[in-house]
Formats: sequence, C-alpha cells, structure tokens
Amino acid sequence: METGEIPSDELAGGFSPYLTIESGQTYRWTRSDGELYSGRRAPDAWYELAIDGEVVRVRSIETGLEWRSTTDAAPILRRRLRLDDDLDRIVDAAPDDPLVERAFDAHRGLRLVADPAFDTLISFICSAQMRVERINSMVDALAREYGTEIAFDGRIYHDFPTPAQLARATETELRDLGLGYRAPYVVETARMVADGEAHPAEAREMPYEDAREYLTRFVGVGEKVADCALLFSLGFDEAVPLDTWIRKAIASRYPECDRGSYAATSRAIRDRFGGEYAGYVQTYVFHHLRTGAEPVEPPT
DNA sequence: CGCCAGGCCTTAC
DNA sequence: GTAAGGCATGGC
Repeated sequence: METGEIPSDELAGGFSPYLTIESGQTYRWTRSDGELYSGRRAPDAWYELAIDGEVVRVRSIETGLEWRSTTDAAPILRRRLRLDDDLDRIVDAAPDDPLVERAFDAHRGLRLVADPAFDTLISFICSAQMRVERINSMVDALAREYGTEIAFDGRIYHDFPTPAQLARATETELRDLGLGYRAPYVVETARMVADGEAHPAEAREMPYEDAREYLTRFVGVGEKVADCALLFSLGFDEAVPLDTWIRKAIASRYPECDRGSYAATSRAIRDRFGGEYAGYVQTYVFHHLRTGAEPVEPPT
C-alpha cells in the first residue's frame, strides 16, 4: 500500500471531498461508513474509488488530504477531483447574483469532477427520472456485476465496466438490476462504443454545441444527459445541464432565460451564469437547491 | 393510493 | 422544429 498527503496550501480555495463527491456529479465513489448520500457528514470517513485498475482512498485531515492507494494516488486525485482548479478565482469570476452567491458561500470547497467519459455517459443515462441515491445504487450494481475486480487491503473492489464488458450484458439482466426502461439504452450505447461506431471522448475536441449534438447519437442520451457528460467528464465547464432543479430556478428567478427550446434556454442561462464557468455555477446552484439549503419559490 | 425523481423515445403534426 | 404519451422503479 502506498500512502501520502496533499497539503492544504496546494488546494487553492479549499476542497471538500464530501461536497464534491456527494453532490450528484459522480457515482463511482463509495464511503467507508456506507452513508453516501445520507446527508450526514463523517469527517473520519474514507472515500474510495476504483479506477483504471487502481484503488484510491482519500479523506480530509487537519493539514490537507490523506490518501492510501494501490499506487501513487496524487496525480489521480488531482486530475479526477480537479484539485488544481483555483476555486477563489472561479468564485470571483461568478456573476453578481444573490442565488449564485449564496450557493457558493454555503458549499465552499465543492469542485467539479473529471470522470472517465464512458462511465459518465452510462451513469447519466441511468439518471433519467431518478433520484441521486438510486443512480448511485445502479452504477454500483453495474460495477459489481460487470466490472473488473481489483484487490486492495484485503478487500475486492470493482472498476467500472469497459464498453466491451457492459456490451455483454443483456437488457433482461439490467432490468433485474433495477434499471427499468434505461436497461436497453445502456446495453445499446455500450455496444455502440464497444463496436467502435462512436466514442464519447470524440466530443472533447469539438465546439461545445457540436459536442452536445454529437453525444445525442447514443441511445438514451438527450441534450440534458449530453450536457452532464460534457460537464463532468469532458472538460466543458460552460455546459449547463437543464434538469428539473435548474428549470425550477429558471421559472422562479430567471424567467427571461426561458426561451422555449433547450438550446436557446441553455444559451440564455449559460450567459446569465457567466459563460466560461457557467457549469461550475450550475453545479453549486443544483446542489444548493436539491439539498434544500433554500427553497425554490414557485413562479410568480 | 398518487406524485415525483439530474428525461428520453416514438409518433403525429 | 414542437407537443403529447409511454415508460420502470422505489420512496414518501
């Protein structure tokens, strides 16, 4: 086992594993006390991730981040939890808006994640009409049933399945895992990637709206799921997924941003949220409203 | 029991 | 291009 620390002074603007991992962006992590998404913080709990054949554990300590892993975890953590983002700069660049400012103040230390593209696409196909706790249980089930085993510290962990591994699943099997009508979407999208017809990572080099359009070719991927994949795995910090919570916020607080179509409304709220880092703003507002930190007023 | 959850698909206009 | 209806499942 390798161990190490990342000192606080290398985390510009702070970092909260709890807020970052339990804010509905990433469904690949587990928590050592099993209380993921319980709404309860546990300062001593380890967060664990199996990725690219390695296992990483991390938790906050007084002086920064402590990690234990099958390998040198520092570069993995830096990349996947975006530890090099300067949160102070991002907060300073956010628009002058009361809801946005309250969300940033209430959840300081929340960072965007940078998960693998295929994993994220599948996770958000599962997310349709589903609460975050259940999305997490679906992704857990996929990893447990189809992912490669990794041994670490006397336990067995499961990587997220590769496209080929997931393409071997049947619709019936995934329905039995509780995926419901999303089961055939997952199987077919996995098959498309495994067969080389397309790959979500192809979107990375495209202009933002072209990238979103590209991802909708996958079954079960509409504009909203595409935006989630772009924001949480492909580096499009300007992407603003229009989910139920953001739509409620638009209806009650930014009604002029409702332009009817997804594309036009997306452009309007992206502009309202500051453009370049609008997706960062969205993630704070989403978490703020979803967790009930403040109520969403009905439209006036 | 009804309603809702980080929506998408098909079909009809 | 936009609108309506169907779709699995579990928690409240």
